[in-house]
Amino acid sequence: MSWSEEATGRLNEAGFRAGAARRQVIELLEGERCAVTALEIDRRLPAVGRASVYRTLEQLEQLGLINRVDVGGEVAAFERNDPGGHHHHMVCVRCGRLVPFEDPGLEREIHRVGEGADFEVVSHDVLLRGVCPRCGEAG
Amino acid sequence: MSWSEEATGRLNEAGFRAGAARRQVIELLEGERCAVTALEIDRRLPAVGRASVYRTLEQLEQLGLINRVDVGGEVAAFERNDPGGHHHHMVCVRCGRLVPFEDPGLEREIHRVGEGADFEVVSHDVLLRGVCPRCGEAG
DNA sequence: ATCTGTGCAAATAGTTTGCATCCTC
DNA sequence: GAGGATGCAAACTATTTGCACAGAT
Repeated sequence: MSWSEEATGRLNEAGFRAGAARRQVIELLEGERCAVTALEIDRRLPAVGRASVYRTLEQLEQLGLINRVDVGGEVAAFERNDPGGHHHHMVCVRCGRLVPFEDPGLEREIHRVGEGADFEVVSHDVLLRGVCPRCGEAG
Repeated sequence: MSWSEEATGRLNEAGFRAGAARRQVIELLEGERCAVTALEIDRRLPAVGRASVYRTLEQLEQLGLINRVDVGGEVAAFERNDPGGHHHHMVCVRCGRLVPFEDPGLEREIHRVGEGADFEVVSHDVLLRGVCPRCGEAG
């Protein structure tokens, strides 16, 4: 079952009705490998109102179907929560490009830290900032 | 040499003149162990214009004297960049409380990941989300 | 005296809300 | 037919910019 089918199903179960705006947002997210901002979604879906984009993203986030990614505080970006596809991000400080990566060793270490903490940790984020290959060879 | 002295000195070297607004912002940051938002600084320094708060934070960040901390995308928070005091944050998903922690093992692992990456990594952030002890016993 | 730093207020950017209408169930 | 879903526009919040003036060098 694809992520968009999963998402649609869960929205139904949660009592939401089917609507054109939400379907388009979900389809767009289905086609993206990494995070997209709300405004980019709005730009790419001219038929969908901005408010609907934000409302849909909020609903999807609350159902745990997408994750919010913070890469600099300016704007929020969102990406599919792909079960088993847990990953983190590197962001290029020059061009802003966002590149996903996974690392089991890093995950283990983060879980170890979480076990030893006072907090009951439920999720985590790692962000590496640096210069991407493309920008590195140029400058 | 205290952080505020260091900061003032470096601002001088960088060609900035001494001004009351910047001095107050620096003194406030000196007294904080962890991140503070721009609006909180503005609130606590009624004599300082909001624009000056943002301008000072921008200058300090560019000189590497403070670090921006993203804990949820809404607002940006800032804290002193204390040499040797590198740390990360846990944020309580219920009350928003921000608690710093350090972990050498985690740092090692992150550096290892950085070495193996295509990016030339210059900095990193780790954020653990969870329920703090105070909120955990209540709920 | 010069030129930077500052405060105020207006402008901007991202996000949220109110509401009339459309469409699903 | 009833009630949620949507688009538009206005409201709101955080941040940035323009500008006249005060203050540092």
